[in-house]
Amino acid sequence: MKDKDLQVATATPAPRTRVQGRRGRPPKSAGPSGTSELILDVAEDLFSKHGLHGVSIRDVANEAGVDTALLHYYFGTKRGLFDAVVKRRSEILNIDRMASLDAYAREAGDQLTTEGVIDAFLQPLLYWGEKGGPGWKHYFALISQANANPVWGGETMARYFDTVIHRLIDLLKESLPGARDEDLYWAYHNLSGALTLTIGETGRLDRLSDGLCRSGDLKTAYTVMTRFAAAGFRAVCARA
Amino acid sequence: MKDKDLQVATATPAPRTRVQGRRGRPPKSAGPSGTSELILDVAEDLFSKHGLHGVSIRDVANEAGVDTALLHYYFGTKRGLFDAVVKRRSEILNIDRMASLDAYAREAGDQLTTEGVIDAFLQPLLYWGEKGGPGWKHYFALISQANANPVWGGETMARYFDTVIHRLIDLLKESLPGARDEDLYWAYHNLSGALTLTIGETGRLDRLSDGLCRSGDLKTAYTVMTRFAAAGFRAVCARA
DNA sequence: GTCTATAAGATGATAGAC
DNA sequence: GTCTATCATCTTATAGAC
Repeated sequence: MKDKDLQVATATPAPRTRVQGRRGRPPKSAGPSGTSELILDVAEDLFSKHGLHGVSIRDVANEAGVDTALLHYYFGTKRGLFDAVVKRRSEILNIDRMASLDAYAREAGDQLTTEGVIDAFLQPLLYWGEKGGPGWKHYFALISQANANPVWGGETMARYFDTVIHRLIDLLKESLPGARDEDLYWAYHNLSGALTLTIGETGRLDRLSDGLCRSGDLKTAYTVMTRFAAAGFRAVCARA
Repeated sequence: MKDKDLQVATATPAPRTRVQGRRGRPPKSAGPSGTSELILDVAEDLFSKHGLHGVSIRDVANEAGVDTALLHYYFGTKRGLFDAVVKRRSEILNIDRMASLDAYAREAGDQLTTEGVIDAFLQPLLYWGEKGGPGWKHYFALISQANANPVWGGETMARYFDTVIHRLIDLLKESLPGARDEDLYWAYHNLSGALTLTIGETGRLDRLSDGLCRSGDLKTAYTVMTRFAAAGFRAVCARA
């Protein structure tokens, strides 16, 4: 890691979701609440760009302006640091997503629509992607790459996200009476792939479309994804 | 890279696609045609599992049963080796995919369907994924991860794959009269994500569905993807 | 909590013999 | 083409001072 393409990750202003507030740590208002949070922000940025093996603890320590020994003091090993980065925001995200799905199910009653369920599932991601600042963008890029990793990606994703995804699939099943479980899972696989690519914001689409579309235009990305996926779910799950 | 989860990548028997034959190197029948091909096979396997930075040239040399100096002799630098791995099969794939799209366009004439175009685009991937052996599976997993990388992924993908994707989008445009370019690109973005996740075969779906669906069931994966994406394209591109 | 110092080993790359 | 030998550097991690 010799690149110098790094602007320090400023902290997230801990906004509330449209669904419910959150607790956890003492709400120290804004800014990295301490050195360990600063280290996490820097590590999150670097890991999201170069992967676990592409970043040394020296890179992180230098960029954070502290010594490597301090990283070991806080997180034990390099892998411990990486795991702490993944864990931090995924806990927030899971609470938000579950709350969003629950709120929609409550409001819609038996009038669930496939679009509505998918929208409720995606809203927290759109929210944090747009309003969470660079830290959340780095986190999403990191998750996007973890999801593509064949060795530890599958296990990591399962550990952190399976619960909320099962809740999603349950609601989708309600919105698609008679759908077979296999079809629901396969259809979700397609949505999951699109979502993974979206949160990565790799700029791939920008280049491909010669600037016509921008990866960073999350509002459009999520609007299109909802429409695309809802039609896809119906088509896949409709077969008698 | 300390893992020992590695079975040596046996070579691909250079099959022909259903669309057209291929040339290139002297068709030395089967097996790694030489030491450099063996090195590429091993590197492909390891890189696909641990990424560029997760594998040392010593790992590759040891697994291939040669000295590290030999890798430098053939490929110059570690990055040169990585690039050679990516390039090798992408050239084959591009020829196949372009030929498949051209053949479909010729056969269908002005009776193009969205399903038909997507199917023609995906067929070569299904073919090599099923019949290409472990080498092709490793290559696909590698591409899947490259596509998720925000630093060099976008550029790498663009360099190797944009031409054939533009051809795909042109044909999709024909099959969807009146579709706006933005909508076509955004819809493709969704298909691209699903495809990326599919070729990765990470086993994520297996765990999520508790064994009901298997990532390695490529026939089903591509069948569902075609149906899902065709409906998605129509829904996204239909808005007046 | 934060630093200095340092151990113990892995890494990419090259020169040169065969 | 393939190997031996080697360099200079970077790596993670720890012990212990402040």
